[in-house]
Amino acid sequence: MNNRALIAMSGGVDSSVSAYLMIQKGYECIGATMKLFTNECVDARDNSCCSLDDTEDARSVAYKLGMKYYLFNFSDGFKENVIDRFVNAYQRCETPNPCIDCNRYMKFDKLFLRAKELNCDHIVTGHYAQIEYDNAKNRYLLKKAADPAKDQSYVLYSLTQEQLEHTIFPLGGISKPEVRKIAEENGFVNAKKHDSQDICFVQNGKYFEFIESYTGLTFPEGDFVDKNGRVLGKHKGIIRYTIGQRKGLGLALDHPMYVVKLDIQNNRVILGENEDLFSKSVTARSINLISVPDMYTPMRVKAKVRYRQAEQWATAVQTDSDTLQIEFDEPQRAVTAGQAVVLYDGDIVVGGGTITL
RNA sequence: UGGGCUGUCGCCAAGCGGUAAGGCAACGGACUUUGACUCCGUCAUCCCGUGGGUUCGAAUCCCGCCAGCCCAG
Repeated sequence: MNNRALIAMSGGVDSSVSAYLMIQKGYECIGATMKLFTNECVDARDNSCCSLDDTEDARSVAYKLGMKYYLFNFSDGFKENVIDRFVNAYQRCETPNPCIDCNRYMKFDKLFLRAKELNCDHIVTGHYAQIEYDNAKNRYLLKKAADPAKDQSYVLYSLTQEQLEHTIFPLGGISKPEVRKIAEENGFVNAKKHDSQDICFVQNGKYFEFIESYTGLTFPEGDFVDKNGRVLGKHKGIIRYTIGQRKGLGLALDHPMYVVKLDIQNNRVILGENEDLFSKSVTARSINLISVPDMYTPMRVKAKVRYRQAEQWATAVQTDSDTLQIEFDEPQRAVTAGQAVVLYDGDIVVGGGTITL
């Protein structure tokens, strides 16, 4: 492998410091930002991982580091692989995680191929996770970040052996404060920039408004009902709700209520108590396995069904080429279709998939 | 136009003469490369349907009125 690396630079501190660290290590680095959507389609905004204004920051850092820098227009691919999937999932009453799709289809696919075209054998991102080659297993392993507070291995479970072989995460072994310190020492414009959050292509945080304007569809009001079908009130459109949700229901009962189920057939949202939200089994499709070639023999793992959640003990087994069945030791709250379940063996990501119900 | 009950923040609801609990909702913030959850904070400052009265002092007692509900017609 050559020592040329393509650095995916979002404009944030993390990818900027990643670029710096790669140069320190002696790699020949090229900076690249993916233009993922157009101004006409989506307004630029702050605090997202890849808003249009951020390209200025990325360019600034690349210039400061003396790197070549490219801006790639990937808006077509982003629309097809991330936005459309996102919108379609909501229309099926699932709750998608677009960041995972963006990693899977954009950063480690479209951008990965572009790196190859530029004769770069390595692709680098600012993710907090670690990659290691296991000689015994003859496989590349994806592992949690050294800084547990920032670990992002969850959103990377879809990486294949080939992708892992060519990927470098320079931040996997260091903490966020250290990253900010390096950025400050080097005078990066984004040293104090707020961490990214929210969906990058949705302005003002109201994803349901985005979906309505993007599709031109309207999602009509319907009934909030309890488990017995008793009508409790009116909801404002079924795509605005996800399993386990409490806020925004606008219902003043004597105790809090949560979304327990979405009944797309009847355009109803079923509400219940917190206790009604727990379940032990999870089925996952579109799976990807990393630390093992297959899992037809049940395996004890720790697993999580959402990004910010402590891992929980479970037993997982592969039931066909694209399906995993996970049985948790303890019931889990608000297992939601469309989200990802990721399996861990200690610090090692075993694999994961998309939750289906 | 006979009798009974009720009337406190958007909703529910404590309070029973001593100077307005709490829950829900809402709003703001923290957390967060998804949606949620969670956590923190704010939320009736001459006021408790309304007008009088008693009292040092009332949302709390008394009287009138208004509104709603119920039972009788």
